[in-house]
Amino acid sequence: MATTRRVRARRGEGVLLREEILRAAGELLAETGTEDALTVRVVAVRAGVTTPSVYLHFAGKEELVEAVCLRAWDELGRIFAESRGGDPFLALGRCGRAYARFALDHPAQYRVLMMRPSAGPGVPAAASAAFGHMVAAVAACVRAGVLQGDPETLALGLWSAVHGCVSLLIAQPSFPWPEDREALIAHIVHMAGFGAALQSRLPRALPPSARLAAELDDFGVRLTAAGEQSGQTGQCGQPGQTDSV
Amino acid sequence: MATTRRVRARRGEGVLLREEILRAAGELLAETGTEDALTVRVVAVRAGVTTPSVYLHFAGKEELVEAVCLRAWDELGRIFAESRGGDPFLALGRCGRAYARFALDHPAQYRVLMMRPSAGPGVPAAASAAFGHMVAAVAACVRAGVLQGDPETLALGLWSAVHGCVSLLIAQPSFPWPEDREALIAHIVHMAGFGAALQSRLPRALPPSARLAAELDDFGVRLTAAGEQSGQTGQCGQPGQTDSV
DNA sequence: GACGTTAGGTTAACGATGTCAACCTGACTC
DNA sequence: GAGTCAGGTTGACATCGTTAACCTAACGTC
Repeated sequence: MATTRRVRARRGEGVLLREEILRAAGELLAETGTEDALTVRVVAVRAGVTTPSVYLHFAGKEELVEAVCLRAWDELGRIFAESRGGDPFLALGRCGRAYARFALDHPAQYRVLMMRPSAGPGVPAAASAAFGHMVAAVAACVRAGVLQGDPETLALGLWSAVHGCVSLLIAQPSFPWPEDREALIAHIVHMAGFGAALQSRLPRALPPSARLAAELDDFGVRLTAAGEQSGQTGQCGQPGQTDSV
Repeated sequence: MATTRRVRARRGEGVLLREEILRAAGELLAETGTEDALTVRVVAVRAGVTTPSVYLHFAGKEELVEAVCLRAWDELGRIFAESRGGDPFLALGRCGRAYARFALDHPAQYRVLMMRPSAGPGVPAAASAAFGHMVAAVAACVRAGVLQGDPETLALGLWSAVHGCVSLLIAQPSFPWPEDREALIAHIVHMAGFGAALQSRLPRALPPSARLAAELDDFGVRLTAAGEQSGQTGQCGQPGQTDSV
């Protein structure tokens, strides 16, 4: 297909082609915005090489796509590093919003690495990196006493909330989202952070529904309807709790 | 491929084949667990018909797959209906957990409809149905005074949290999840519900960091480190708030 | 400088997939 | 019984991921 053959790399420099393939695939992904456009043939042509040559450097298409998308993850590490510092709770919020911005800035890569069945049996690098950063930010809050409980469990909650929001934004672009996405994300980060901060302070010994009632009573918050008498705490519920249903 | 031709349906009963194709595809999806196994040819053979016949009833593969997966969504409506009733905040929690259970019970269908770029320009039916149920449960809480604010915005937060958790569970099965998934989901529903309940009660007029500080002060919660003096409220942060970074 | 070795590619082909144009045919209408 | 058309089939096309077999220029060796 190519008019001229590729000038063969010198011995030991075959890795150069790998780099060139990754660059070509990355460009293609950026231009088209979807991984479906990443066919082995097109990538090969773009790298100035024949199709089977791709298999000299990647075991298969899946590995190629994964490698391409993983490149964006370096940026995530940098972003999280920049978000650290200062008040740990504020930093946690910055990390959450930065994570969301990162995902929305690289929707195709995020979709490939986080929203598709992971191929290999090992823990996927992208997910464990993202989660690792989250845990670090949460652990700082725990050390500071802002959050209480297992950092990993807390981080899973925050990660779920932020990932849920951006993954819906990415996968459902035609959903009637509010215009201000930034505000939506801030809202959700706020909700998650606030929920985590207060949830962990519930006295675990109490039965859950009583727990929430007592806690909110301490907080001066009524969970009953505005017009009802507020002396009854038994009618207050807690959404995370398994009850009759 | 089939040894005998299909007995042709009577006039006006061509829809019977559509139903048969959907059934065959549904079985295949249930057996294999992945939509990649849903090839037009295999579905056709299984329905006892030749490949192009599928195109008499579905515009393309995408439409077929979507139709198959949408069948599970009827169950979601039923599940949400069962979760209603009683204390609205408790019901909201039941809905969240039921939603998560539904997603984990139909991972392939959930992945296809919620974790892939939606094809058509119209609002995808699956997402709007799921969100609609969420909004209904939240709106009941708002009417009861348990939650405050825009039901749709609040529902987006809860939906994000639950969807985020289950979509990660589905897409990253090799991640080191805690053994008790049910507990994880309950934790996240709890976090989201608690966060939404308290977040909406923050006096919006105050600048956010002062808001959180004042609110938590009312609640008797210290966001500073355990060892620090607690008179200073200015050092408290709020994760959803945009600040210097 | 000739030689064998081998890394770095190419050529040609396979099987599977989604999709379509053209054709067939039996059920129904009149 | 002729005509029509819904309900399907035949056969084929382009494209995809992947592989086997082959070629050849670069290098170490003598």
